[in-house]
Amino acid sequence: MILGNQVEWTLHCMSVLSWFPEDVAVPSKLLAEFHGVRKDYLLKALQRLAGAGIVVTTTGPKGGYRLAKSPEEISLLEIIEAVEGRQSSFHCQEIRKNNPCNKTTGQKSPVCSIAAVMYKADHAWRDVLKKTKLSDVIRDVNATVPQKSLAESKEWFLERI
Amino acid sequence: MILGNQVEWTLHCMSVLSWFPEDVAVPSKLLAEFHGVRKDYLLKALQRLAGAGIVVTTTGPKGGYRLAKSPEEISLLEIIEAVEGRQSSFHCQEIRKNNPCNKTTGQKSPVCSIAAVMYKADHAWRDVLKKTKLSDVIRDVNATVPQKSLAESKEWFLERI
DNA sequence: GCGGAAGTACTCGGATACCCACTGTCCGAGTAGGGAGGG
DNA sequence: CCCTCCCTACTCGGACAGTGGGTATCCGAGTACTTCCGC
Repeated sequence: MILGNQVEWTLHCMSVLSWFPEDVAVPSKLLAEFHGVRKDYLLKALQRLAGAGIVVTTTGPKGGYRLAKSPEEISLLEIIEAVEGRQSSFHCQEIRKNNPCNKTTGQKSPVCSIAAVMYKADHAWRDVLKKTKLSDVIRDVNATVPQKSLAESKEWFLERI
Repeated sequence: MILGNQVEWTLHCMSVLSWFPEDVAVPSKLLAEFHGVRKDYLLKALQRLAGAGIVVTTTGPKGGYRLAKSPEEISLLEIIEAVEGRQSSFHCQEIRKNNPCNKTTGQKSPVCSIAAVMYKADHAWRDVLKKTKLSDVIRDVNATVPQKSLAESKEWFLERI
């Protein structure tokens, strides 16, 4: 029940991408260097985002990634599901069907009480992430990180693109 | 972000254990056979429950497992954390500290906005499981499973213990 | 001086090894019940 | 007939292999800029 590192990397990268206008593409090399992570592995995560239609890519010089939608339209759940997959955290194997006393084999079977609770918990987790948009994160970052630091970081990218 | 099979197995076993009075110990062999799972591997999960003080064990003939507390005092979160560990689903690696423009190395550092959302989601997940007690699951099972089937299952255990 | 074409360097993308943790299995330590023997 | 002792069988507990997914890496395909050459 642990998320991979790619999730954190990806979320930070999405935050960075939101700094730049639509005609600027940020290469993965810079994103990796800025965050101090391996470029090749980060690339795999960004590929999945591209496959999910969250970012768009451009190849060649001056190429890179940019947001495909406005931050208000991108929920954190979208990002995380694109990277980690959409399957629920709990997968019911229906072991209650193995009960030797169970004669109702294959009849109508409502969701088992245990699975129901697990799904409810999973839904609560997803609900928080679904309601939180990328724009919410950006707003919070702007409120907590000094403007000077943000401007310097933005400049760091612009002078290298 | 996927829970292991042991979680489902363990929850079903806890439900079964709640059927019997305090002086009856249910051996892992029967629990495994009843649910159609491997005995040895289920044993490992039950060991962790014992280590967490959720069940108590008795060795030797007529030995086995029984609940250490009443179902009202056992939350699903306890059970799951005993099996899967207590660490959060999201582990912040603080990659923002790798920002080459970041001069504030080692100063006061509030939780990063991204990690805050992830922790919030993790908390929502845990909160559902924490508020759901084993007794709630048992009540729901009694309401959905035919009483005849429950009695037969209980009898299946008693005639083998 | 200008236009076009070739070369170059930079980007992403897919295919390929590595490694840890979940999964699955085995044997040994300990105990409680049952049975046999003696009083 | 009853008590005691020993034995057996059953339980849990920890230690030991196997395997799949996340992790890390490499090389190839494609493109836009740059530069050089010809007009």
